Amino acid sequence: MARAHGKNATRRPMMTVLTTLGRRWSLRILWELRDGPLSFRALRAAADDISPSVLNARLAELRELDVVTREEGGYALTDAGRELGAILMQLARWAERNCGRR
Amino acid sequence: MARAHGKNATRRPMMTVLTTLGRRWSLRILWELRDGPLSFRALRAAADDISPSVLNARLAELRELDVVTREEGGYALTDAGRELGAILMQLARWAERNCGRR
DNA sequence: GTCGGTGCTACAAATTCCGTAGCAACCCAT
DNA sequence: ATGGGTTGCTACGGAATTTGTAGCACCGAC
Repeated sequence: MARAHGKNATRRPMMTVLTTLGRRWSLRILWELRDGPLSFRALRAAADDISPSVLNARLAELRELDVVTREEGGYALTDAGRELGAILMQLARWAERNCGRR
Repeated sequence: MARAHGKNATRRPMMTVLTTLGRRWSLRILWELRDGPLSFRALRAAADDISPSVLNARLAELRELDVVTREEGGYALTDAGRELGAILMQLARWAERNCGRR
């Protein structure tokens, strides 16, 4: 990906996060891990059978960001990852509120 | 995009949201609108000079989701969009906390 | 008129993603 | 120790998306 996000990357942390979480499947993967660890294959199944190559790439990025770890029992959220999960939970509530009646 | 998100998308607000917000640049675009309306070109400039075709596509999706409107002065967040912005704000704080020291 | 701004489209090239197949390693039972 | 069942993960060709650049049509000011 080479150039990250140009000049705006100077105010770095948010840009980094938006870049990696902004990639396809990243949010979904975090979301599917909300209830505990999942094996590679289970995660794949949960996330609409994403292709393994992409899943592996995303997991690498999320581990790089330190929100996911690989432990016994599969892939799981780190402490930071669980905080992120809480934010996603709010997103879910927002979704219910705004897209529910449609 | 054709198949959206298979079985999980059927009756799931969160899946809809994760699908459209999960696309490249969606989050970033919302983020850049946090301080008020921006014109198409200003938005483009703010978001690392994203290509106009993609920006236009994302704006269409975000308007479809009803988080962005086009009004006098450019593109702006709707009420729902501002709620989403608040969630992004928490993400930003999370980013500062976790990626700041790195 | 022309100059500068706007929103936006066209389109080829580059990148990314998908889908399938399949491998190596591990267990557990036979 | 052989077979069958997992597991995580890679390879790779084709499909889809994104990028970059160019440029159009429109508007108001001069």
